[in-house]
Amino acid sequence: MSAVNQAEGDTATRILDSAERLVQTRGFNGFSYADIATELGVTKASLHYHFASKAELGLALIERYSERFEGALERIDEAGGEPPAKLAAYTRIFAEVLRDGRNCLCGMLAADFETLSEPMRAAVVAFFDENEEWLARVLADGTADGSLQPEGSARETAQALFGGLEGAMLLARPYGRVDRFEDAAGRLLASLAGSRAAQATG
Amino acid sequence: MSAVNQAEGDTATRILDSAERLVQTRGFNGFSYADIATELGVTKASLHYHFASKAELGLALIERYSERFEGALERIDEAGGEPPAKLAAYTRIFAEVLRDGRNCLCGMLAADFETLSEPMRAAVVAFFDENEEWLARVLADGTADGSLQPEGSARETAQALFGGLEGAMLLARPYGRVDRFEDAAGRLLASLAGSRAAQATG
DNA sequence: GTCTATAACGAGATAGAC
DNA sequence: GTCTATCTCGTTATAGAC
Repeated sequence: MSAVNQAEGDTATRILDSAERLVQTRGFNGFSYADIATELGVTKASLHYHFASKAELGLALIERYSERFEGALERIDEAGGEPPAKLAAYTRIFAEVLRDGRNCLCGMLAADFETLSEPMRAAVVAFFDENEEWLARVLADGTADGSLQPEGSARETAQALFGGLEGAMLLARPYGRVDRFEDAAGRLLASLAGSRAAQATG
Repeated sequence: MSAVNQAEGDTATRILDSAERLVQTRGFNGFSYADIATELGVTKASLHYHFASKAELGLALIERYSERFEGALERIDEAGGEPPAKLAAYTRIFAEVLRDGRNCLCGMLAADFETLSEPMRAAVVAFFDENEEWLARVLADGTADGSLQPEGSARETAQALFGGLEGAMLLARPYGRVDRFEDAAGRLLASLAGSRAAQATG
């Protein structure tokens, strides 16, 4: 199992796994319950037993994705590397998603935003906020220990970094080139380089 | 009329205007012929007379958008400003689109990419290529006259800049904050600052 | 918890009158 | 060039048997 991608399990989990991949590849309005049912070999009615509506399924999708992401960020923190290494590890999460042929779940949902239910919208924005807060904290730590030298506030830099990564993912898929993302991520991290430590983009 | 947004005209043009706004706000799979027909006060059958299929309509949409964009880029070139001013003018095109509550047409279609027809996919990638080529040319000019100091090749920098702008647009809409885009765009341009000229982010 | 069956509606698309 | 009418299929969702 990868850091944030799918796992095996009971029916509800398998439904989420299938739907997650569909949203990450086709968008929230680019798939139907029939697609999931066919893939899992069950009926649409069975899906509705687990997730009464598509909006409920969508919300569950974002919540699970956010929890997994939070877990991945905690593991990076617990690994205890320096701020530049943490940022490099962060970009590898996205590279892994891309290598699986997918985009960030919430990056896709940002495009579909206007068509989403209110609970889904709030959950998407919460995901972005959590990511930017984590990044801002790492940037602040790096500024304090001299390993990073962001221009401007940590929060502003975190927003620009996160946006840069989401944009690089968005464009990498039409080109079918993960290295397009990796190059852009490497550049973004390099632009934050401090005077004290070397960069690692792995 | 704005640089790249809609205009008035005959029925085909009005269909394109309506569909364009729908794609830019809801995505290609987030609207139907019925939405356009209702907005224009015509029947769906009439739409099919002008654009036989949704894929044909989508292709016409990208082609018109690309032509308008090329026109906007030519006007920037003809205005004869220095490279930093050209980049600032370029970001203002996107800010204008965002202020109208829309995202970049092709940024939205990049998210929907997997669900698009082959001709639409090719047209989306062509749009990206044209933008990156124009940006790379401006970056090369700026490097030559000392007004810009990109790190790495012009082409690589152009890709990162374009991705950064598309990502910033993608995230600005869920937050309903155009200034989120403007801040990110200002940062991106500032990071390219040369030793010779001042920055303008307008 | 999964099934069959079906409702109720919306989608893209076409035929042919005007 | 636009209309009415219709087709066919896909969509979300529900009722009720097993």
